[in-house]
Amino acid sequence: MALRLFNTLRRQVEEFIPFDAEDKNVGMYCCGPTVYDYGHIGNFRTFVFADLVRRYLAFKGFTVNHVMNITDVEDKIIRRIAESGTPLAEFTGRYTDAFLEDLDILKCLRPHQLPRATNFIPQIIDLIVRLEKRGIAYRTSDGSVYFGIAAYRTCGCQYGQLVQLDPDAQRQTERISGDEYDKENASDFALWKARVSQDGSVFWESPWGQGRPGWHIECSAMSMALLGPSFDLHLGGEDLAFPHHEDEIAQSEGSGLQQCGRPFVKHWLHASHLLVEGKKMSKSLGNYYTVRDLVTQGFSGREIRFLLLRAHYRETFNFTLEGLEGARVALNRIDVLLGRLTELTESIPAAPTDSVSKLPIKVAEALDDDLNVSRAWASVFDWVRDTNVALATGRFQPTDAARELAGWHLIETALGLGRKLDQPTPPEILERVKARTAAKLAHDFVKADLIREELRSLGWTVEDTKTGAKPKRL
RNA sequence: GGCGGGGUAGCCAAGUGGUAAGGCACGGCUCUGCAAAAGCUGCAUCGUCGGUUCGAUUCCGACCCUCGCCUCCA
Repeated sequence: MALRLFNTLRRQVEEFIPFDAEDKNVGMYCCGPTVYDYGHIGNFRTFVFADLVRRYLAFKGFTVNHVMNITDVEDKIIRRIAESGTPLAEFTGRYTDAFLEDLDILKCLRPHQLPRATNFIPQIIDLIVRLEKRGIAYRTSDGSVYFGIAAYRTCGCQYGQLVQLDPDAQRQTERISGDEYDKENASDFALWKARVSQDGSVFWESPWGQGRPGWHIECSAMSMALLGPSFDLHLGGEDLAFPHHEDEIAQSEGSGLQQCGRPFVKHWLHASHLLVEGKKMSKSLGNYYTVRDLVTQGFSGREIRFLLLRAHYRETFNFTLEGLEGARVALNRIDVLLGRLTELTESIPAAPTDSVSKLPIKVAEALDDDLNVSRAWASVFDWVRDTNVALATGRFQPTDAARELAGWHLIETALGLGRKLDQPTPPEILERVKARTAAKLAHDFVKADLIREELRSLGWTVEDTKTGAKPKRL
């Protein structure tokens, strides 16, 4: 089966065929975070989505080179370090570490490469020099360098590949009209920004004097440096389509480094934004969740991941606390089933079998269809129900359990939820559970219920199962 | 104003020209000393109004509502 993905370049679902279709190597770049603060849940929708793409490509037999940039020089960063007096590297290092921790919490595989903008200044400068030589970049009187869209178009290149924007029909804001010194054209953008006093010690030497890179250029420089001038997949949040990605295309294709007939990027994917509690996220509304906020509230990374993966990536999705609670319950059903299957498999060594679980086939069918996760989950829960029914009828043999478990593990490599970790139970809780069991055996239910209440006040509950009473954290 | 997404049960969310997946919540039942957990099970005619069609939630038109981009926000 072929994987089909929506391509923003042509606004349609297309079969995904990498440049290196023969050996199934895939170059994939995802715009990463600007490290000036903790990432919020909206940021991580995109990164979890990128992780799904990467995992699913691997599931399909591709060898993926996953690159994600870390933007560690930028206006907001400069403002923050000026306020706090922290050195740039220390400040951005702190939030980079936090970002990577959050990725781990959400069970995202670390990108194979995590280039930082400040480590690629020479490549950035080279690229700007090249654009300048080709007449597509121009200097302004303050020592900045801009990308000239008009000149770019004269070269036969197309500006406006990802979005159709009619410059004359655009809203003229004060920002555009009053800003940016002597740009030739309102939509030209900075490649290199001349040093200003507010930049403090954040600057690099360049052929145009001291300054720092513009925002878009780092992604062009780093992606081409690590994946070549033409690569397969580029992803990011929908807001980045314009101007960021459009400008990346312009800078990269303006460099003329691509082989004749090859684009900078073959396939563009954009993840839609999230609403949180039905509203756009904002600090004043109190719905601005970071991963660590949610963890503090007792939600696990896999619950958050599961919820983020419930809806199709091109759908604006409403992320709610109620949804997270639901995610917990739904995941528990899967966990319980997996526990049953594991138990059955372990009871008798399962003989090898030729039969194959239908689960991965159904899930792959759904994911092949532009990563239709909703359909994939429907298959998973159909499987949960059907397997439970089979288990209840007693027809299920250890080989059947082994088969279904193998099916789950196969598709799990793409979904990346992992298994629930059993937390150790404190001895004083275990003691009370034992005391309650003793009371129950003595038919002293009043005492048993009293102990249960006591446990509840300690944040624990107890569940009576066939294999004995099990303590559980509330 | 320009461009692009959406409006499907209490909530989240798939989908199709022939009478609508899945999850959560809720109800019933099973299990349980009682619970909990789990299991089984029940629960919608698809924003409004027109049109095309034997038949539309799915196609076309209009309208209403909502979200995003057009401003270095995923």
